[in-house]
Amino acid sequence: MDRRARLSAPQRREQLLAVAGDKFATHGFHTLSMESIAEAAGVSKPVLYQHFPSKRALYIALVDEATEELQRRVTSALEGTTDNRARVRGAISAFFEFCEDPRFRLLFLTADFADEEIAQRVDAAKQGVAEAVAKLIAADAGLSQAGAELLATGVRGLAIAGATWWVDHPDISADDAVDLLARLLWRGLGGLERTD
Amino acid sequence: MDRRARLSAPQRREQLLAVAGDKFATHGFHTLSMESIAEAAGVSKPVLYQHFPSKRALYIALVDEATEELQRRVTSALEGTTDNRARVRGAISAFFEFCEDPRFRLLFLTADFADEEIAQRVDAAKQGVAEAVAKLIAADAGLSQAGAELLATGVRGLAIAGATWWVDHPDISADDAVDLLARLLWRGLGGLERTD
DNA sequence: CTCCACAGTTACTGACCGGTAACATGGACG
DNA sequence: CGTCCATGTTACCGGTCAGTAACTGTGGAG
Repeated sequence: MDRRARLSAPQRREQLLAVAGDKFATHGFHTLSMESIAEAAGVSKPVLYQHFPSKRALYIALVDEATEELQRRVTSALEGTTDNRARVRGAISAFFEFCEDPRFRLLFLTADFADEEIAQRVDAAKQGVAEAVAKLIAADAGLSQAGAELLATGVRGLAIAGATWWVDHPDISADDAVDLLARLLWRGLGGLERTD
Repeated sequence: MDRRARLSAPQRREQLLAVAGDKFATHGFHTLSMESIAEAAGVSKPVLYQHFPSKRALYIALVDEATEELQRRVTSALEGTTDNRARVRGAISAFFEFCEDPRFRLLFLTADFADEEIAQRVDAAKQGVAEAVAKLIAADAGLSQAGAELLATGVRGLAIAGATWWVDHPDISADDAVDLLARLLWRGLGGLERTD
């Protein structure tokens, strides 16, 4: 993208969102200055403020965008089939695909949980995913709402941790990794034990 | 603790660590000023700098303390028995107990992953736990080192997510929650399905 | 009693950063 | 070809905060 070009307001807004998303994803909220974002976008600071009223607003816009994207991917994975085993695999796979996206880092790695509002939004996103999973679990196993939510939250945590690990340790293929995790979730660790 | 008391250097150091740990756990790294820590400890700022060369150093000392504590709890849970099913339950239970500790928040909620050094230390801690679990998995199921580590990481993620959820939603007892998660890990989701 | 080592304080600085006011410019359109 | 407005810039402010220099007082050892 040409850094010297004069862009229309919507174009500039999109570009700023993209650049800021990348930067925030790697540097986090506090470590990154508005100046740096502007510089990375080839533009001066006030331009940022023409499109976003504050640093927080910009950041939250990005978080919201990220949560929507995640929500979309996971729900579409869950709705793609009615076979629960396939759903587990699909959902895990969705996380593995999403973790290539800078927005994954934004949500799950560098998000600033010390900030109340940000923490709430990110939590809401995680909660949303967990609830979608919880519904299926509750429907299929005779569990309480709370129990199903707990398990769903655990599943979500496993998926995130697995995907995050895989990003830094691509020792095995994504497919194999997804298979392993899905098998663990479906059959349990007990199923892995050697039956000498 | 009397705020006006003059303390010996080691005592003061311990107190400062405790106070700073609490504060950092709730406010995070960037949101918390050295001034506030000093104030909370009933002392002036330079006293902090008599005991810790910088804010980062103080924070990292706390992170290291937290990782050691976690490591201790998990390994002791794993070594307490040779029955793998009991080990799973014990490890999960260890996380649930640890999550009452402010240091849990420090490590898993408000840790600043944007900071390279901090991220590395926290990751090392998580890695350490995962490796302990991985060893057991690898020994018991015919998996590659990488595969075992991936699964262990997933298990760790599930435990953290479950414990974190439970802190904010104590809708069910800790025992029940641990049981549910342990059962999920051992038997898998498949085992939960209704067999109509 | 005296001295001094160590716990503690006040008051400062230099840097950074979020946010803004005032000014510059380029291009679309009459 | 000139006008006009949205796009963009320079230069600044006010506040916060990590870190420091220089000073104070207190209690225990000799």
